[in-house]
Amino acid sequence: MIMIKRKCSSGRQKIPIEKIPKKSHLQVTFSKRRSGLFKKASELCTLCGVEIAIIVFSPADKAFSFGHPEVESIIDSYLTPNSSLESSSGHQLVEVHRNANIGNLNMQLTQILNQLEIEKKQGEELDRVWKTRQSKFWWEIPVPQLGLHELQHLMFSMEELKKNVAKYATQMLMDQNNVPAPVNGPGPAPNGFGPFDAFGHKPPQIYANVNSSTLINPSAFNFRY
Amino acid sequence: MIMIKRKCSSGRQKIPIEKIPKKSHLQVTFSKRRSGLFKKASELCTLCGVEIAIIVFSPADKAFSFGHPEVESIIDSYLTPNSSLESSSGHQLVEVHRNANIGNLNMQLTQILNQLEIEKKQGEELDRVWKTRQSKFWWEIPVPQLGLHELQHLMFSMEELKKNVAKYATQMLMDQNNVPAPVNGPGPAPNGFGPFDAFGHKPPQIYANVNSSTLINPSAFNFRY
DNA sequence: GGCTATAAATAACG
DNA sequence: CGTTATTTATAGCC
Repeated sequence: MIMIKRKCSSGRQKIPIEKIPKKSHLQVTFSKRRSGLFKKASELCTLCGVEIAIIVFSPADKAFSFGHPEVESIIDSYLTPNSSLESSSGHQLVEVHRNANIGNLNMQLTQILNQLEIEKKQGEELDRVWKTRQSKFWWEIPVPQLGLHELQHLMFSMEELKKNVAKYATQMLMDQNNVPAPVNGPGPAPNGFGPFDAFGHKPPQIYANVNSSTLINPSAFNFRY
Repeated sequence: MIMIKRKCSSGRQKIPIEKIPKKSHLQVTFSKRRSGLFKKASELCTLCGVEIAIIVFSPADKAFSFGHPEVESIIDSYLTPNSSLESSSGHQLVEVHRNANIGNLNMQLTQILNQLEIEKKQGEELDRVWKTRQSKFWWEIPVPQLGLHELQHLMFSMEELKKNVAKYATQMLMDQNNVPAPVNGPGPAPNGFGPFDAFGHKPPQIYANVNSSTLINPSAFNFRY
């Protein structure tokens, strides 16, 4: 607009990138910078025609999200990487490593391969108990026949299962990649979940934490390039 | 730094926020702005001590992500909203609406409530067939006893189940919130998954798309405030 | 990938 | 939440 008064503000001051101590100040900064971040994201979407999802938890632990076209679908794409394992670009090192891991797993795999058959049969059995007649496998449960409570129960179950799988997947990779590692038996891994290796994401040694030139402190944030 | 030559660059030019037509140019802009976005995110993390996850799919559909502390755990928190349904701030309207939905569901719910018991029993049965003795419920499957194939199968199953649930959850809400809606039977909903309403996220009329003051074109992006 | 001039974001204040 | 003085991000080049 038009400047009527001059030199009436000290203007923007440089601030160190450290945790802001003053709480009210922090709240203001959070709001402004969150808006800025979302604006930048929207511009990137428009300029480049790409999909972006952002999830931010406020200092008060309230969830803010930005998504184009939709947070959930982007998360879905992220959690379900396109299974074209042989991509064209320079992922060969990744592939080699993954194949190596598979090779190392072969013993275990052979040892329990027959369980897969049992698994399928049990799937069909569960299917039967789930009282549906047309579904062939256990994940095709008759969702329409379930009510809210059932759905919530199912959700919780899946979350638990996911955590379980992630935990043991991490454990398994640790066990075979290093020294036998402090195994706590089948108990909870002491180091949280870890990456969902069994889901095809971030095998520990495959994707390095890349710091984007001099931009960001590499020790504190996780990237995937 | 020190300027040795002056006026040797045209400097930054204003560009319209529209899709960049020139492809090479677009690639450069994407890289630069993605770096900038991630830097902003990291600064917001540090300044305000908050958790952020960003997922970006490049024009070539490659996934880039930023997360502090970790993309997966933040996604987890986002998809599993803290079940303290009675929060302090002004979520009352949300609560009212949610309760209304629950009320509407009550008929269905009562009609099939007994299935919950059956569900539990079947869980235990599945547990038995999964050959574990200490686990009490079906989601506590003995992951350590599974091999890579089994885990991958499990992953796929869960993904299918998730899609299944999301699909029918959307359908269910549509059916009860509006006119009977074009029901395609139990077939795939024509409009993709839709939000995972049954999971406690984004009931259609509850969270409005809020445009952050004049910052972002409100019609194209999805926020949750 | 680096440089520079300029546009845009934002810290401090009202 | 609006203004202003600055810092920061980045478009156009090499």
